[in-house]
Amino acid sequence: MESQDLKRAGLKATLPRLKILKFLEESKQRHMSAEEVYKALLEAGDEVGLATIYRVLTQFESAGLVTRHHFDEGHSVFELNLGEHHDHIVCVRCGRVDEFVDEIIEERQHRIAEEKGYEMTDHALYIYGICPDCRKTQGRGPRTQGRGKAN
Amino acid sequence: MESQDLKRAGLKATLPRLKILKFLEESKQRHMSAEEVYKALLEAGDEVGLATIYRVLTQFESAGLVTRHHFDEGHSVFELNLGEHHDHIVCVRCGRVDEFVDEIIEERQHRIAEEKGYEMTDHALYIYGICPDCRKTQGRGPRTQGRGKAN
DNA sequence: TTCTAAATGCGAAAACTTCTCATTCCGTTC
DNA sequence: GAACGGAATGAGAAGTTTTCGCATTTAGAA
Repeated sequence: MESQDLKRAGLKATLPRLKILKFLEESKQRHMSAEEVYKALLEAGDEVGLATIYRVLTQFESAGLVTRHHFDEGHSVFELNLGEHHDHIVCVRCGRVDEFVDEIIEERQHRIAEEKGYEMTDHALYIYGICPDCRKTQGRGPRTQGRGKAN
Repeated sequence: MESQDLKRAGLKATLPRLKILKFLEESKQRHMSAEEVYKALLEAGDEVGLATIYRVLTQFESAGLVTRHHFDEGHSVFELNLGEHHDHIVCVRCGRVDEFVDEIIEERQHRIAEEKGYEMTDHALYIYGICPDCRKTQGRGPRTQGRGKAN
């Protein structure tokens, strides 16, 4: 009964919220756009308005249940928080996303914020590259759509 | 004569492109949205269509003259490339942006990409926090608009 | 100066996200 | 378990940011 999860997060356990949370938990994809959640629920016969999806995901974010990411795509993707923090490495060819944690980087970030006089609240680290599969398939991968990003 | 810069980048030296490049070079702000460039040029009497701004900035990006960033704001900001790579620390209160370079983090990133089998093409690291000025002014900073971001 | 491909401007439109407000639902009270 | 009140939802309108289409203009070569 995950309505408890919602209550604990300070949210009323409504049907749409339960459906969305359940979907995020059961989906094999970790990173979903609002649109993707919408379509997936539609197909599953659970119709939830797109505006509601956006509202709920934003609430989930405020409640700490999910994290919103801005990869290089122009729209937000959401990820269920499972406790452990991690960063992402994203394939610029096919969109595949892998995760990693690096204590040394974490530590350096805190130090840098401190040196600059900032009170660090958060951070985002994305590495972009070509994933192992796409490197084999030199002739350009499935979801061709890559743009650089650095500095 | 920066038309040479454009030629060198493989771009025809048109008036709009020259104006935009000149503006980016002379602006004290390093990170500008398309809209901001548009308005600034307007005020300076150099009218350039917004669509052109977007087109030109995208071309500049492809040519390696500028870098496009997606901070936590929902729109892109562009930064003139001055050679040296760096990452950013962004104030979630007032929007201030500071820059830093950390060799250790750079090195770890390459190592991680390698371990994961990726061919690294790029990366983006943003630290979010509250800048020294906003920490003093506890009662909420100027451009209040903050959202977390992590994982 | 003339010519041609490329670039621009403008408005329309697409993509993503938020807002408005009437209707419905949750959860508490009786 | 029916009634109530405030919160949540749905649907569409509207807001933002960005791209597109096409007629017109421009850069640069002849």
